[in-house]
Amino acid sequence: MPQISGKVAKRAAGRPATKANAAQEPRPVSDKTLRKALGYHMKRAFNVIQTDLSETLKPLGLRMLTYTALVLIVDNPGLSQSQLADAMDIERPNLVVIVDELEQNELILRERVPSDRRTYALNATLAGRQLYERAVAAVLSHEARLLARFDAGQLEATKTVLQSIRAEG
Amino acid sequence: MPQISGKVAKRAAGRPATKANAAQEPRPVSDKTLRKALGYHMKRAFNVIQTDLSETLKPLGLRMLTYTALVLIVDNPGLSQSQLADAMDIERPNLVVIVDELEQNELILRERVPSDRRTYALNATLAGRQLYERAVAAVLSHEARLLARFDAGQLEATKTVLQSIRAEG
DNA sequence: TATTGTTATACTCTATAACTATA
DNA sequence: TATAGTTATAGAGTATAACAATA
Repeated sequence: MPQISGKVAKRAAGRPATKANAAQEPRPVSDKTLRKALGYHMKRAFNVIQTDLSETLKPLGLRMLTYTALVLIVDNPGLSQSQLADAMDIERPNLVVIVDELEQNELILRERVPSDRRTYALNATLAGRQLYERAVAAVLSHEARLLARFDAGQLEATKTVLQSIRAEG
Repeated sequence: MPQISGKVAKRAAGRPATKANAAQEPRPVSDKTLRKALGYHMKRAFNVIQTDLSETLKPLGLRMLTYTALVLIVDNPGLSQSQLADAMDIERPNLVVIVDELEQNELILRERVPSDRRTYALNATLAGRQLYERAVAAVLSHEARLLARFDAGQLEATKTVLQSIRAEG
């Protein structure tokens, strides 16, 4: 699986479980112990977000990783692959194919830096910047729809906690 | 990478960036656009939680997936592999190796169900139940340490949001 | 026919080691 | 030596297709 599940809700679907079939109906599996950990809820929620994100990006020809890389390149023109790998928290070797893909789709350019001919300066093309606009808008609007039912205070607290967990480690 | 990064903080390490070196110091990469999405914060935070969880489980001989499966088996004695796969939201073929691993470590038993000889009833052994106790305690105490600096209200709001995202999809 | 568990296979993401070309 | 980018490779997680045994 592309780490992002394209899986659809084939969940238990909450069968009515009338008295008639109660006997042979398997009881739903309890995850009460797992639920005690916030990390469990985070994994489950992230799966949902990730699936939604992937489906949002697919029609634009992007994956989560190429989306992230494109956004960082547009926002930080001229950065190097090492800097980008560092920002994305992945190893340099794994970034190569991501940058290759963006370059092949003519969304970015690798340009040699005259002052240090080892490094590439990464810059988005016009097409890359245009796709960036569309992709960012799509991602934010999809997420907004997913989070519509929460109030600002809840979302703010969630963001604070998540950000701070990241910061510490 | 085992999806759980064993990576340590080799992060930018916030160099002082004095006026002297400001010129040749690369500016830190900005992720301001990505930060607008809660999903981005969730991914970053989940990586941290996941790394901590993996390191917590490693000395106990468990991975995240075998831990999850063991907990669900102990909490739901006799469940089938299909039920377990469904609860873990993974495909049945991928559960086989997880159950194999738990069985080889003599933490669980596969027992044929007389009334339906296609299915296995999964049950933990005494060793499995003992490891469950230790693992659950370790996981919860590690997470408590990681979340110590947040107040109950923040954590409650976070849990509410994450749970609800999972529920909807 | 349909379901349970299984095998085989493929794809994505990630990590490490070792290479090259520059510095 | 050390760094930037690359290649090759391996391991973990996940998905689909197809099979045997059983219902």
